[in-house]
Amino acid sequence: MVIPTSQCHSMPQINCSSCRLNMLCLPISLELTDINKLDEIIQRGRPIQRGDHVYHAGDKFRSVYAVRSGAIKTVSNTQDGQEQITGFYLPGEIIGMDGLATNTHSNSAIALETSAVCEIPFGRLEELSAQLPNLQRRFFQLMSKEITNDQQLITLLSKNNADQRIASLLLSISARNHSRGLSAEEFYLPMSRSDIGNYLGLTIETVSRVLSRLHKQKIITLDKKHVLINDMTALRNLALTSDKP
Amino acid sequence: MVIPTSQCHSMPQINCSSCRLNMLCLPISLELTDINKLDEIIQRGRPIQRGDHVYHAGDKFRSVYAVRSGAIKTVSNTQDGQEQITGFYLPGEIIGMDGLATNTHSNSAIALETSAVCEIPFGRLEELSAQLPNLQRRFFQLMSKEITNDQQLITLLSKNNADQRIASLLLSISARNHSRGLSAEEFYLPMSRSDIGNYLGLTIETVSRVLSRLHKQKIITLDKKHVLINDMTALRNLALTSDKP
DNA sequence: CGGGTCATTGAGTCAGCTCAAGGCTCGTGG
DNA sequence: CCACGAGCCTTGAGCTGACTCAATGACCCG
Repeated sequence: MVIPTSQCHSMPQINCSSCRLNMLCLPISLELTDINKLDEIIQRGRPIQRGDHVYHAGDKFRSVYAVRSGAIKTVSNTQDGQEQITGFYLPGEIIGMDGLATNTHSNSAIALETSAVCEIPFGRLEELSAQLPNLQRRFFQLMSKEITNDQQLITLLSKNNADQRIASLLLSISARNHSRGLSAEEFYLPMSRSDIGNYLGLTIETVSRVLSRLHKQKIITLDKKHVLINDMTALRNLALTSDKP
Repeated sequence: MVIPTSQCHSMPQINCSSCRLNMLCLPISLELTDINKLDEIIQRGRPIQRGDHVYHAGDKFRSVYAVRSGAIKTVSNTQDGQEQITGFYLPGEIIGMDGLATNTHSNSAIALETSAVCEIPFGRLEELSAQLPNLQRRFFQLMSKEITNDQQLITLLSKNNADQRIASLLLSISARNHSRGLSAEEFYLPMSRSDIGNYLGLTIETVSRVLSRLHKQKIITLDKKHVLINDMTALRNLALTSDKP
């Protein structure tokens, strides 16, 4: 019933070369000796609790962070005091790249559940990047991935209705879990309904109604935050703009 | 009446150190000798006409491009055949960074009017970046800026109504014109109503109605694509979420 | 002058919002 | 052990801002 979550936030002594996420994370395409060089600059902190900040909007930019376990949301504050969740980040994904442009974080990063992150001091990463072309390329790629992700969200918000938005989010989490070796069909949503609504530009009531409807239609089975995708094909079709066939 | 546009697309022989955009573009924070090194790798093409592509979605990623004159839109195609405009780019701004993640452009870049771009082969830029820390930093910053821009658009689409979206777009173009030494109050919109609607997640009718209303309220004076901002303060207030004061 | 593209304006519809009520769960304290 | 309050979620009912559909106008180019 309960899907066991990774225990690695209790093992701060782990290093990149033995981390089971290293095929997703920053070290991709690095040689072992280069991974070890990267390892030396990475600082592994103690677990952070639900609601704790990894960094605050306005903080001086010093580091980027790899999520090692748990789940993190990034939140940007608009000038008029609203909060917009700009992303949910799962193990192996990198946060903090928003801080480079102005040397100050424009977002806050907040743990959705007990989590652990690897801190990567950016100054050291820059130096190492200049020496290791593969690392430089890899980091450019990660930033580019961030851009294309954001653009997909823009499209979702601009063109898609509530059903499509929710279906797309479920499919995204499913696919990312799958790439980490977990089930694509069964998982826990680490965020609240309110977080989902904020992220997708919907009210909490609409999120709740859509999820209830998907459950009634037997496309998913939903119990609180536990999701079981019964009909992946139907969910994928729902995520597409169902105009002309 | 007619605001003269830059003529530099007819002067391909110009180089970075003499380009009047060099305080906005890639060369910021480079020494003169380093600018000259950058200059050597940049290829300046002939003018491109309205509707022409700088690159197509699916093209192999080879270069990024600095807009030298005119205006460019970037368009991403969703799997189900829809088009989403993800940005409008004015002189001094960089396009093409979407291609890094997968080595293939995920967007198309299309000229909104007669334009010129500087092509910057990415392989050469990477090599040079490894040698020039300031250039590496500058390029990271540009990508980070792209991310924060996209996140602002996400917030706009997620939280703001039609009036706020239109007002924000007008203010953004105004500010970017101003930073290029042009008028903040008076400018031409390089894109169609349909492009505006696509970008902002609105129908063309709504765009037209909102612009007409702003004109009737004397906040702007609108004649086709020519915009005169009469009351910058009112426009700024409109762009803010006008909930609790 | 005709045909095409782009923009404006009006009228009616509807998806998602607001407002409101109530349920479930968990922790705290009597 | 149960009562109670605080969060979080669900569900219903009615409203509204933006959409759809439709007609018309303005401009450009051959």
